[in-house]
Amino acid sequence: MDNYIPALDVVFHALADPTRRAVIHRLGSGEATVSELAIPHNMALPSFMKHLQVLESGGLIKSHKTGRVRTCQIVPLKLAVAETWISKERAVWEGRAERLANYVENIASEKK
Amino acid sequence: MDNYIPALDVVFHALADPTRRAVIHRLGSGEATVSELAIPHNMALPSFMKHLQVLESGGLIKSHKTGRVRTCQIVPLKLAVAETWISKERAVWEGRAERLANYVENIASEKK
DNA sequence: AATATAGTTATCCATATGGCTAAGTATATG
DNA sequence: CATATACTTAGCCATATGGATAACTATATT
Repeated sequence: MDNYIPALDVVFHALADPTRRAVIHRLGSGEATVSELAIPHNMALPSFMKHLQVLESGGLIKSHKTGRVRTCQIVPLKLAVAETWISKERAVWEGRAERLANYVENIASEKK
Repeated sequence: MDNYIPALDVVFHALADPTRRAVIHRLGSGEATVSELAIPHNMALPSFMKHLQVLESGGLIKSHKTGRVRTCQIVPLKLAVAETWISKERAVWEGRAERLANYVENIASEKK
């Protein structure tokens, strides 16, 4: 638990569900109301709302209500944090792979 | 559920836990045995093993047993799939942001 | 004013998750 | 051979998750 980033628990959990990923994807092409977002999902509204709550409390989306309509939009930051974490991890083992490649290369050239 | 990638359910779920992320991080600096991996985690071994099973069944790590010792290593592919998904989503709304910026810019220049 | 619309709240339910202890198996080591 | 080591398996438990229905609130519409 070296450099534990609590936000990642919540972000990765949010992304672990296909309904929620679909919502993120949909919001990529612009704001949408709760009903609009719900349409493609074969699920009762309260069930769907729970997914929106997971996304919003996790900071991946935000929403505002005008009259009786709630409109949602994406919040870029958290996705970026998740991507950065993965990217850094990959950088580490890619670094290792590179060093290993160099090592193999050195062995090879020493044999000449 | 347009372009639903089932692997992502499993990968993001695996990454949603700090213990599992720590294991991924640790394996970034090379192979390790189950006991070695378990040391930093204040948890009974069977509990810890469950995390390894989540990682392995999700394809994020693999392991082989020699004698009574099981050694684990990272499998790059799944992390890459997860990073790619996020990256593509970001590209979409960054594209939008860019178009919006252009639009605003055009409005501004029309005012000249 | 009456009705339709768009969420929201309150429960409920089955299953999954993340932790535990106790006991078992297989391989080293003394 | 006896014992220690390194997992494994089996079961238990509390809480979280993802779904549902029923009833409610607050705005539009007619």
